[in-house]
Amino acid sequence: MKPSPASSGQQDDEGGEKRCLNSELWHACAGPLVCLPNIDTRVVYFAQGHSEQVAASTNKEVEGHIPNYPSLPPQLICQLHNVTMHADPETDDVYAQMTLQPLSLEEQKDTYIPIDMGVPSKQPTNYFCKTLTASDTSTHGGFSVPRRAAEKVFPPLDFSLQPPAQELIARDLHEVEWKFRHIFRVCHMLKSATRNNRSGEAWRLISVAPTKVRKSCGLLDVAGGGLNSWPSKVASSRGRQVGTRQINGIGSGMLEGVALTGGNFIMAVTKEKNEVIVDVVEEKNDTVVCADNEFNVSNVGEATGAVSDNIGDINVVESQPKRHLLTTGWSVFVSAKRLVAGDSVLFIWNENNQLLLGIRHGNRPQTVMPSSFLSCDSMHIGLLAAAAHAAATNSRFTIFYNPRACPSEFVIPLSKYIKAAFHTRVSVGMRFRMLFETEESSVRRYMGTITGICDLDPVRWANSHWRSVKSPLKSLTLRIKGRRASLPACAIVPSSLLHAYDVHRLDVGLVNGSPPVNTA
Amino acid sequence: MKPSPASSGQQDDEGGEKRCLNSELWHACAGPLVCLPNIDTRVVYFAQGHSEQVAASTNKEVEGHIPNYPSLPPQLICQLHNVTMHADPETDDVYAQMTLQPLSLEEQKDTYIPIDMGVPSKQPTNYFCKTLTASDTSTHGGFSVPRRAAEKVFPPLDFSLQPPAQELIARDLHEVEWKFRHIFRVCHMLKSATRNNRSGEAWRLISVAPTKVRKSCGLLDVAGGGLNSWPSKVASSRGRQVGTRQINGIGSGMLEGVALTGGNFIMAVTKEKNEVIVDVVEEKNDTVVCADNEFNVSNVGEATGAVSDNIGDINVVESQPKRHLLTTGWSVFVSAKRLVAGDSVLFIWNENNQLLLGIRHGNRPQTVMPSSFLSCDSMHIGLLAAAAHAAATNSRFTIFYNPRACPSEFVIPLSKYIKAAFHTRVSVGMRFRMLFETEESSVRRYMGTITGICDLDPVRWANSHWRSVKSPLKSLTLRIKGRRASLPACAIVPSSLLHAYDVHRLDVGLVNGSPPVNTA
DNA sequence: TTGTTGGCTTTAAGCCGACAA
DNA sequence: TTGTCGGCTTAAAGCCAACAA
Repeated sequence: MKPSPASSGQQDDEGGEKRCLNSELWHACAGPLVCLPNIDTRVVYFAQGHSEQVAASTNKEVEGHIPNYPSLPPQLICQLHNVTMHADPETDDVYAQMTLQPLSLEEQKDTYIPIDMGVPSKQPTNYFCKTLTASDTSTHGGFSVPRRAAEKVFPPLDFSLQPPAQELIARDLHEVEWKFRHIFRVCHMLKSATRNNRSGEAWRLISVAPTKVRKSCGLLDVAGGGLNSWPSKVASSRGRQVGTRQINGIGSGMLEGVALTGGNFIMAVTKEKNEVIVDVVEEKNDTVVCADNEFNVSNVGEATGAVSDNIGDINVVESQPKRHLLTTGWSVFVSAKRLVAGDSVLFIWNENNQLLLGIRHGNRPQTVMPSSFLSCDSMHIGLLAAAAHAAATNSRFTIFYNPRACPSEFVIPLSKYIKAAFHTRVSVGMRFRMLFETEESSVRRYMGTITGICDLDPVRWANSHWRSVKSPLKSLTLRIKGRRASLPACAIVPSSLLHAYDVHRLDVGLVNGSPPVNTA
Repeated sequence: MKPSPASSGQQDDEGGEKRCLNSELWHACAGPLVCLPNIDTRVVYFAQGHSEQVAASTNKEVEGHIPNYPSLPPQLICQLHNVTMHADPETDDVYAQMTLQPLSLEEQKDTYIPIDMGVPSKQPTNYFCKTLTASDTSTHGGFSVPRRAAEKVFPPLDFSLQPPAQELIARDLHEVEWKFRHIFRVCHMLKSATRNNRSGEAWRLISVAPTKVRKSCGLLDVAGGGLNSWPSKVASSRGRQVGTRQINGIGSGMLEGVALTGGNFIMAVTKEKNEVIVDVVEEKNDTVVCADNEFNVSNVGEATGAVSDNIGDINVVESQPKRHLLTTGWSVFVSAKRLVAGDSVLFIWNENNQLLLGIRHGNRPQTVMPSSFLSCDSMHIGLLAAAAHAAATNSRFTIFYNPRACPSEFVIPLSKYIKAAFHTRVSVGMRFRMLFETEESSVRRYMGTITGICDLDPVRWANSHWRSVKSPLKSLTLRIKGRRASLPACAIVPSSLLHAYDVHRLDVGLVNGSPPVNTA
């Protein structure tokens, strides 16, 4: 089963995919806190933040020799002409392309600024996200679907089928279709059995593997089939010669009247506690017949009965728990996307009854090596020079925003910026609220306190609001989630304003409804 | 067998590998025509060419909005402070990193220019390069080593072994070791046999597959083993019941005195042309015994004899041709490097008796998508602004040169540039010589005629020598090699000077020894 | 409820030889 | 000499069930 690429590598001007990506899926992959500014609105562009993204993407800080660009202010007010969503064809990492045009001073004088906080990240309602386990990503098996997730997101199964199964077709960000076999595994078990004639004997039903039957001459080895702890002398109730935990001549019609096939059962019964009687069991209408004994059976399977269980009606074992699984097709997806344990997958059932499929990479160190043709310094210069040139000429320029690689969003709605930077008296000691994204892509809140307000880089970027608010948030993520650092993302008010320690990405909103507490 | 990465992903400042790559292997991968300028010499940097490389790497031309950089001349004379060789960790594509420092006008006045044509591309003497076939890259088999290549490059095999085999350990550009089983396949054949007693009968030796023996009950099916065109009635010379092209009871000692195992042979002999006598053959000291008949055999294998061959000494078939193969380990390498048919591999046996291994990708369309974090326009601006800033401040800047992605080299020794641009009277009608790289990485010559001399981009780059010489070379590569476009590369005089149509990359040298023919 | 493990089946990978270009 | 293919062997992938957390 191979993926069928619908749009194979078609690329447009700036290297993204030709068609617009599914917005719902894009936002689900980006996370619940990522929001994009609206087209044809005014935004603030932080070149510092853009520089941070390049540094994060290349794993390298600037080394100096960066020219100054006097025409480029720390906050560049722009008209946002276009926003398109993209995904890296190699890694599926989501990113957005924005076309910005710096506003002239005259244009900025147009003080009508509609209240616009950007596109709220519409997380889909009918979806689930699961962090992959070692079992999910190993080649040994498939994908274990959390039960509630499967019932909520996947189409209902026809439970009259044995086993209940269907083919799921899910499309990823690149419109590639992936097919999965979805089954609801039912373990056939001997739920209840009634044994009439004998008593005082332990017994066991052993299912016969088809391969053992096919080797239609020789021995049928039942050692390891559940009889290891039983007496070693084995006999057949029908008088056939039986060896030590081996039954000679099983199959090929050698047991009279019984054609043994795969799926049949061997009944083993202890005889006076030092010998085991073995015989073939026939299954007829929920009844198994073993020699002269009948068992009423529903959901026949391997089962055991203790010595004391053998009189009258016996309820042997409970039915095994059922579960939802993706089997065929899953490993192809895992290897194609190079998923490892710790990465996440998310399934969306959208309003058009389509199944969408996205991935999020875990916090493993990205060994991205994107520039074998342009030096990091040149890239840093390039983004600054491009923005400066655009600012000087009021011409358009294009940037990429990679929400999951970028420490903080660096293009934010103008009204959001004005509200946070000017309409809020930010001061030392003030408490604030943060939003975090947990591993399950839900949102958690956290409270912090502002400890300082100053320029992050007073030399190059004087009077910048970029990360001008400081707060010590030591090992914050450890309190949120025990195992690994979560990836907080953007939300109501730009995290650009906060320079917090020990936290990669977070977001700040002043505490709702409570007046700022100023201890300074 | 897994690769053992010696230096796993260690990266230095600009994203390359930490240690210096093997120069010999780097040059072999780059091709015979690629040469690098020497460290601490003067070079000419063509920003136009650098821009072409970015355009080729991103598959996108600049779209305008590129600022002018008056401080950046078309030819920027620089001191070359450093050249390091690198390889893309994902694709193994080779590239070079250079640190350049523009020279001030005063420094340029130092007219002492040593004759320096750059590092001649020292192609290794003991190496071979092979373009992979479909069989080489399929999972069905290994790598067929051309015989002369194996004899020249690989260590000699011990031909006393059966089969002659050794383990080869080759290091790639990243110092990762790859292990391959190298065998010289010897097909065991019945080369000569003497049959004494019978005559007038066709016969055939059939080797017995171990699996057929292991299924130690049932039938041995010899249909398809070479007897399909023989009479269908089969009998055993020892009187055992024999069916239609099946021998009952073979194995398990059922044929007296003969323990049939894998590797034994069945002798089939026609009897009166409508029946086949089948028996087990014992092998003793180069002699096979079949019933009462003896055959003197060397290199026993499957063989056939016609009816007329049966009297006296028989030379039945010629020995099958032998060949060198890489088996175990090869497919791991192919999948790790994502090689496909059309790509090339090259093996070098260097002076330290080490085996080096490099790859070259074929001409398939590179779907590289390197920029999901910086727009192409910003990259173009970045390279220009970085060079312009360095030119204005006489400070160092860093560039990457990717010889196999780049149309022409854009950093060339100053003396080479001066010789080509000023000491040679280039004129319309002049004939010139070009060097091309063929698929087998050898060099071919081609002659051309100059048809024009003018600026390629008179607006932005006036008075530039970059591609100022024009020549119509229609479908040149088709004449060189029939199947696909070859990848010509650099040589004696910079291809930067030539703007040839229909040719991706080529190189120009004025015809040696012959005076330029000027028809203008 | 679900992560992991063992047993067995099925599929793919991989080695050898054959044959033809 | 070497590219490709069929047959057989070996190794990996993959399905089912068991069991425990």
